[in-house]
Amino acid sequence: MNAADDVLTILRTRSLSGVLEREIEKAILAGEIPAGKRVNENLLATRFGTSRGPVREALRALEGLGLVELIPNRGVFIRQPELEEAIEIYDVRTVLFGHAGKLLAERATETVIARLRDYLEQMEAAARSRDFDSYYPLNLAFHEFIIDSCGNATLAAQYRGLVKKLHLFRARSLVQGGGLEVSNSEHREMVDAVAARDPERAQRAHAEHVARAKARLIAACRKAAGEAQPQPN
Amino acid sequence: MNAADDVLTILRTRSLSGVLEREIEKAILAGEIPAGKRVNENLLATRFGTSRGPVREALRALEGLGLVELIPNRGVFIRQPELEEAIEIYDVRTVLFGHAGKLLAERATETVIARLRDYLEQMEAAARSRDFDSYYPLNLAFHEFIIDSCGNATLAAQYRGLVKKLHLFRARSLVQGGGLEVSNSEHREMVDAVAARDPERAQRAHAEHVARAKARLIAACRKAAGEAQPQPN
DNA sequence: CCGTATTTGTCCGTATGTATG
DNA sequence: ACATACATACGGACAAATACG
Repeated sequence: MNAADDVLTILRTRSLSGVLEREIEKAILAGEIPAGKRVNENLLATRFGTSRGPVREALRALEGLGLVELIPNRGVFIRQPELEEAIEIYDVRTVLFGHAGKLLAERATETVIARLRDYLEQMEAAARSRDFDSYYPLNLAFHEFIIDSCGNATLAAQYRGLVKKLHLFRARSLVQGGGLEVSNSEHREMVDAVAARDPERAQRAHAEHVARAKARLIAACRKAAGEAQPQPN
Repeated sequence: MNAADDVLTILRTRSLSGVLEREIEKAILAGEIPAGKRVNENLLATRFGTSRGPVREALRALEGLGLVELIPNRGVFIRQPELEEAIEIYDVRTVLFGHAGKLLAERATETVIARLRDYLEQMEAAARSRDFDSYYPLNLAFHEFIIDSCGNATLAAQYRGLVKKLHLFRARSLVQGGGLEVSNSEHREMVDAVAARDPERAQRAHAEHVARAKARLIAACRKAAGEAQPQPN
């Protein structure tokens, strides 16, 4: 069973271009294509068993998502954000996530709050037993749930786009959480603020949670740069 | 001189798909294609004197910008946000513009501040002489300048995308400014806060400026709905 | 600096699916 | 409900530009 068969199976539901868009996006985010390098249209077409038309359309769509860059007569290149852009993205994420927290405090139903608490307990359990493998997806789902529950689909879409772009940042791996306990205490403050129906406090808690991740990233990069090339500047 | 010649003239610089993307976007935002209706690929292709390939690629890109919606085997439709989505967009715009104001207060050079004051004076002059025709583009340029000067290109790109989507909202015309004097007093507070290097105050001023536009839009829509179809709900 | 090979950009033909009488 | 007309979806081929030797 190869990739081409997979695509043919899923077809009938979506247009071929749509399937390719998701598949190529997956391949890019999985790092199958070396970041910064050019992607070959013919290679992708043969890999998925289609012609180049749908591939080109999919790549055009991915350009809109900011995952690739199209240079005329040169080809498409996987975008690779520099530290500066990563900081920019974190900044925007901060305000968006903060606003999501505010909205949540204003409009979350009791069911939503209960589920937030549930996530929190599961994450705390995983943290206690140092079970990082189960903590990471929980953490992801927790943030996804917040964004989806804030009641602003536009905000959610923008936020998701930013997260995808951040995945292309090479030094992303440096900031895989800042300690499970630290992260969890921040999560608890977020949920408490929402449960207390305090929009301002919730906004601050959510924003600072992302801002701290940004700070950790910057610190890690500076440290790595300092160790790698100890040139004063 | 028809559209096809125009395109051929611009060519050589950009790829044909890229040109078509901008041209079609312009046509959509200009309202040449009835909102909500389906766009015909063949028509667009013949109109611009190209084949359907580049047209499809351009439409795919526009889908990513959220201007059109592609339904497989059905065609592409001009997206037409409902009031609910317009409110969502305004909400996100509010936090983004507020953050831009904060960044501006933190990092604007004296040159930037001087230019902000310059815009302000020109707009106040236009307001005094009730010269709406020159006020509107000034107002637009003022906001563009703010977004471009805040030093966060990611934020600027997202903001622009939101503004474009709002152009597709049918009731957009209802909210063409809330009085020149009112708008200008808000502008003055924005610039003063930035000049005072007060990030928090600048954030509040910028955010409230957009939030008031949102409030005016909602009020205008409710009023129009009430007049058109006076059904209690 | 030039020629060749590869890749991108574009066009056209055909099949499949949808809307309409 | 069926047949016809039309639009979209995809594949393949040609031309142009770029990259490499």
